[in-house]
Amino acid sequence: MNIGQVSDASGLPAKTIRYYEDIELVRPARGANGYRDFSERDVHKLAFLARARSLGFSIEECRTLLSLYEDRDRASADVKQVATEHLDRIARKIEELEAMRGSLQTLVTRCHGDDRPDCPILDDLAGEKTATA
Amino acid sequence: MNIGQVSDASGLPAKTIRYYEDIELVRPARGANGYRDFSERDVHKLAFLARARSLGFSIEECRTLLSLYEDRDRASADVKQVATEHLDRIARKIEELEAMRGSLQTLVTRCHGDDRPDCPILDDLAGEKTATA
DNA sequence: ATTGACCCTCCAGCAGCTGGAAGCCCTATA
DNA sequence: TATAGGGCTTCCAGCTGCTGGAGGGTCAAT
Repeated sequence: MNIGQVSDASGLPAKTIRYYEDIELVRPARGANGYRDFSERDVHKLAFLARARSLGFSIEECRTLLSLYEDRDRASADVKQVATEHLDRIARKIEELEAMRGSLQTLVTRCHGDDRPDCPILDDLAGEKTATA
Repeated sequence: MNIGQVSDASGLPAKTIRYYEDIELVRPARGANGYRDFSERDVHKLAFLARARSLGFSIEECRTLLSLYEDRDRASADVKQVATEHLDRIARKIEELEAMRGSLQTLVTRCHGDDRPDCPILDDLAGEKTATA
């Protein structure tokens, strides 16, 4: 299977697939013409990676998950730990973004947004005390 | 004012301040010894940047905000627009992360996490149909 | 004079791709 | 058989926003 078809099948851009080969997440065979020749197994791996990436796992986590996936003697606890840590990171990130959203929302609401220069958003950024009312 | 003091005053690492000079967000003067010599105005700018960055604005947005800040004839509508677009981006990012969290949470809950190999998380990543029950 | 804390520049690297150049290969059609 | 197009190859550079480190100058105090 050529890279273009694999790209279609896995949803990953060809460039990304080459990159994944580069960092040794996948090791496709090569045809006589030098083209990559992907097996079903390779395609399956790439789909696995695409899904894991879409859930936000880092490349290194993907590597770990993939090796656990291929290890018949794995303990599900190991998988769960990777996922749980990632879940915590996501939760922290959401909190961080919600804090930003809160502050920004307040400022945006207070800014009348017309052609005059006075602006609570800039006042806040400049560290000026802003009226709470 | 030397970079170390400015770092303390603005909360930005010295490295970051040098970087900001590099990309021309600030243009401190130079002393005879080659040291950067920051004015009050520079320090103020850097504090502005630190605050804007902490609200998640990109460097280029910061540049825009800074120039609006320094423009006495600005329209607050322009500021508001930058902030509103950023707010939308944050909201979209939060949604994305919440979707990830939702999926992951389900999988983690379903995984018993013991020393046996069967694992709904890996099943999902591998694209296998998982039991909904 | 020496010590130690500060400052300088420049280069490299992080994540995870993505774009582009230069060039080979394969297939179909005229 | 020549040619046109698409797909494939490699390699290098660049994106964001810093951060670390090497190698070296400067300053203030002892």
